[in-house]
Amino acid sequence: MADKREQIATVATSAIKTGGLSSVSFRTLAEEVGVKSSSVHYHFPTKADLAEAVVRGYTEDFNAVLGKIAREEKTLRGRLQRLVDVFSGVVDHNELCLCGAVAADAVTLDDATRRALKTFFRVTEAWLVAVVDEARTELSTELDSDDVARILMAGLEGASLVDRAIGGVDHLESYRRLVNSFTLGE
Amino acid sequence: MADKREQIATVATSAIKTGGLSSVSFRTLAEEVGVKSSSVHYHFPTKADLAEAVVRGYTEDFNAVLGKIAREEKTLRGRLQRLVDVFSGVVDHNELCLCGAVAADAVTLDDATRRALKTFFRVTEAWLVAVVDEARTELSTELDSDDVARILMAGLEGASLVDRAIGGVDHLESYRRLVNSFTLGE
DNA sequence: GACCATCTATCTAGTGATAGATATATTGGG
DNA sequence: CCCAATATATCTATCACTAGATAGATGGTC
Repeated sequence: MADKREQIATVATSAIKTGGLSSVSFRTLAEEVGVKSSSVHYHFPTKADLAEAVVRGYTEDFNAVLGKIAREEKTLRGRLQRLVDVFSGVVDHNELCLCGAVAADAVTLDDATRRALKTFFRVTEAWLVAVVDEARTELSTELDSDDVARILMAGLEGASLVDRAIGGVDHLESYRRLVNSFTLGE
Repeated sequence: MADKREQIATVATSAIKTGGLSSVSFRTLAEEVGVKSSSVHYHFPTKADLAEAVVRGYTEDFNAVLGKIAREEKTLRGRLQRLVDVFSGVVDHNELCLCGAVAADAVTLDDATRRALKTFFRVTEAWLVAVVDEARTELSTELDSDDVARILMAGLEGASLVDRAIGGVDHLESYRRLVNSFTLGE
């Protein structure tokens, strides 16, 4: 109840993951939080401000999850499988990765939001590169770590997009097997 | 000038590839074609009708392109690289695969459009499976052809989404190298 | 004369955004 | 310690605009 600004951002994040940026209006957002639309404008003057803030917040949260995965899983395969789990869970709730959803509206974004989006992918792929480089002996592909990171990132975004649209998790499951073919394990 | 219906569908297709379904209105569409919005409604009573028709048309056109690729390229690697080229060309024009763009608005779609979308992915992946199965000796992965098809399809959709949003073609280039690692060739 | 395609005109319901009033802390000076 | 000034957060009310959709008139063609 306390920090209305955060509350608005949280509700907006969840709405965007489900219906994209264009599905979120200041009015519906306000109603869900229990304030008037002008109050939403107070915290986020324009929709661009809201989008940028939400992308930045999501980047932080997502990185906290990546950190947790690295702490809990010790093998490369385990870590990558857990990343697949994250996307799988999102699709189970009929959502997308927030940044994937926002990326779909790329043409309508202002520069600041586009930069924030770029940061999300840069940061997340940097985590993947680090994870792969730390365990080169567990790697069973000739592709370098940059390529592996980009392939998994783009692939998981795309698999979520497609699977949610047509129902099921077939594509994400194929990525699960790709992860296995990229890594050594019993 | 002749077939207005087709002309409307063509303009709508191009607009959706750039800005998504929600960016297309009956008014803007009408203006670009040179008619009134009520005329667009005459050919496509509701937006759902328009969406479904456009997805069906795109599925046909896309399959014509796949047919052309299979006729012109004889190796598995050549064929898959040409598929990457298709997505690369789309991103160069700041567009997405139409069905990827529509998939982003999944929650707002009616059943008929969702089915049409499903058909697109089913048909396209069936082509990929056939192409892979026809050339098993050129394949250098333990993954089966269904997985290869889904990985490439979802991956190319996702790489387009991400690359267009952040600028460049880094992710598509990584998929180019994934195709190389999946296939034998000099 | 019937049919197809297009038009004019309009409806209701939303959009993002702003101005200006109001209430509720928070704070600094005497 | 209290009061006035300030800042913060919310409200009411409204603007100009766009959305999808529909009814009914008009024109051309077979």
